[in-house]
Amino acid sequence: MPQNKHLYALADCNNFFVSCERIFRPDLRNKPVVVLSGNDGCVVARSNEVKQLDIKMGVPFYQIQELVKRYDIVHFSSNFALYGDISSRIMKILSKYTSDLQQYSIDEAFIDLSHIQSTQQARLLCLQIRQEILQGVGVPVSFGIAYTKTLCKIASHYAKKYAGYKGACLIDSEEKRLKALAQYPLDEVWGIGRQAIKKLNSLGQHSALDFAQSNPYIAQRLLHLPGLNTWRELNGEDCISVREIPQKKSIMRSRTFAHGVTDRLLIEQAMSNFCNACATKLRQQKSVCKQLVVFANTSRFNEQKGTIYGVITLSVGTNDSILLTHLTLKIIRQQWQANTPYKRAGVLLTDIQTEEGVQQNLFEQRDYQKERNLQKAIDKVNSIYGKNTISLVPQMHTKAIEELLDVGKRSPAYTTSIKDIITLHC
DNA sequence: TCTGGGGTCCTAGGACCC
DNA sequence: TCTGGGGTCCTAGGACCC
Repeated sequence: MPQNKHLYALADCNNFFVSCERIFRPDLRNKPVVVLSGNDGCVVARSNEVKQLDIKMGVPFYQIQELVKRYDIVHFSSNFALYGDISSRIMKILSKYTSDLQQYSIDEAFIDLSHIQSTQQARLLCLQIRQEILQGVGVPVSFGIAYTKTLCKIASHYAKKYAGYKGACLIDSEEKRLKALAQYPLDEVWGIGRQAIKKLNSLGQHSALDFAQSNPYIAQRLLHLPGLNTWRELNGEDCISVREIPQKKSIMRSRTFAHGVTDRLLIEQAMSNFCNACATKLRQQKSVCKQLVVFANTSRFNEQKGTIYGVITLSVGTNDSILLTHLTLKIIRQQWQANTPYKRAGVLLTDIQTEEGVQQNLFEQRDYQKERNLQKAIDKVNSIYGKNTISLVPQMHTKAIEELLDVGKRSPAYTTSIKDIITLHC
């Protein structure tokens, strides 16, 4: 192995949401399955059988109704309680094999395998981890192993595509790198998006190799720093770091409603829920925010336009549900336009800091200790008796939210809710 | 009729300063 | 009439990811 070089493996779950659903529905193996976004709007996960039908990621569900009937495609509303729990089990297994795990998304993580003697041994280790996850959790995982994260992505793609790799593909030589890049479509390269591909195609670049062998100054001029970094990574220079997930820079909760909402009280209730969810998350990670952004919009497909947008910068960082909800409702009431069908709304907390470093404002006459104790008591009750056992007055009950959001085909929360636990009939 | 949600990073441009 | 230049900080918006 070259000195001073890191060797990474990307662990990437196959068709993750679909695989999670199949753990508890083994009858759906080898059958076409999709998982849908909120309001059952778009396809966000597809089984291999569905991919073969040329149904694209992100396509609106109503547009494929005919195919759904013809091929008997099974569909689920998304169930993040389940996916999050399965994800953390997989991450726990991965972390046994490295001191440096960088979780990139709910279904992907990079692990540093520089400590392994040879690249071949690293591949064997990945095959072993793959087997452990398959047996222990029930989700198939593909591994891409290389000296840069962008090349790992490409390797994991080949690991999925060709059965011969058995789930772990290694790019560890110049020869393999060139071969892999030559066969890889440029628009599938990590970091090359829709705008970039237009520019690069017009220069006659179509494969990852075309781009990697092009002039880096042109890459930088057209695609700026992120594009140049992608160019470097394709050429074997390790320069993209992935932030650890727990230290979030912002926390957002937002929803697109099943129908435009003209009732201010309904929006206020939904926003109170968002505030509470964001603030609870802040408290869980022992941090506070100093900025609150509140927004609501009409549909981008609707002629009638309306926008609510407000930013509040706080003099003292907070994670208090009551205060954040109060400020949010104030903005809503100030900017509310009657007879406007708001379709999407949300709350964003930014400027996040750790709880310990909070600077108190000498001129404010508030009893922070009292407020914190009240929140602590509420959190404790909710953690024992279930989410929203105690909620703020404007918050909405779960059932009302589900009506507003239309989440009909969600699978049970098998692993996180005692009432949904699986029953065996012998 | 029906078109997701939650993030990150980077850049351009305005405000402000000396 | 002529109207600098370099620096910092902040924010909005673009692009990208899964």
